Amino acid sequence: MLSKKPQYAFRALTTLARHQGKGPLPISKIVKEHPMSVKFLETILLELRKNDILGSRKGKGGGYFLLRPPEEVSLAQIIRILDGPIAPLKCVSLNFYERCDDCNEISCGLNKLMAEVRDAKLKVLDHRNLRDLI
Amino acid sequence: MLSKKPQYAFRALTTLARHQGKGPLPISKIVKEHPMSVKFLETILLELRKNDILGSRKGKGGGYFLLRPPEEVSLAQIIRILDGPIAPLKCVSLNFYERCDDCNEISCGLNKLMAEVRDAKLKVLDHRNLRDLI
DNA sequence: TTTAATCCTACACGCTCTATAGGATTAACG
DNA sequence: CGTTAATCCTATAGAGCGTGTAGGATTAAA
Repeated sequence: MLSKKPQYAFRALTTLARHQGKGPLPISKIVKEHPMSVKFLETILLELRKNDILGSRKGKGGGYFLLRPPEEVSLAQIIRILDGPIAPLKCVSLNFYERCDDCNEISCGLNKLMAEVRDAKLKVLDHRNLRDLI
Repeated sequence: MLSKKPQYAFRALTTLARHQGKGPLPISKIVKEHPMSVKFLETILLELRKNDILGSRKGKGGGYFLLRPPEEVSLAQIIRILDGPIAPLKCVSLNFYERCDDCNEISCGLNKLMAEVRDAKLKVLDHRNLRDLI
């Protein structure tokens, strides 16, 4: 299950995607369309900015904006930033790999099957993007 | 990410599957093959028994055993029992559905995409079973 | 100078995950 | 019938994480 962070993020990003090219959009405007905690959304958007999904401008008239066109931002990128691994196990994760202490990965059956699950998820999440969300 | 419960469960079930038809297998034997907390595994196997995956026999010579042949026990069944929904969101879950308060499911783009993810996962998890794990 | 925005860091609260504890019950075996 | 070996059951503990909150510091436009 996705946590709240990516869920809220997707709502905000939908709005930002629709507004793309029209300058920065402040949090106050986003929350008007999607009611949620301003402060919580702030930490989420900050995280997305630090990971080069969003840009921002401070001060009056400032706000957030997408750094790339919506079709170049996959759902997988967002989920990885805010929720971590997409794979069901660390030992089959592409971006968060950790060795698993008690299974040998060459012969471990679970390993192989979970890699299949990972690929199945990525087939959707890597190709679907913010444009598809609108 | 899968929690520890299904991970431990899959290890134990692998052993039980290999032992199928040869009578009940006590926890003590399972832990000898897969080192882990006896008491924790006990609660896990109990949960699987209450959900008709395992049978058990008490007393000396007792233990746990699969109620059905390994190829009839899908990974999806185990994960649902021990970890809950396979879908990324409750509002697209087949077995744990809950309405989502702030998106209308007919027009919500995220809803549709997460249903795709759910189906992609199920395509693997519904068809893969304990036999594949061995 | 006022106003409106992001930026930053710390922390609080509750829930869930990961077990652990301690006994009650059951059954085989000599 | 007593010992031994197993499951059964319920409660609870500790840590970590998810979900925010708080309070200001900084920046920039008007």
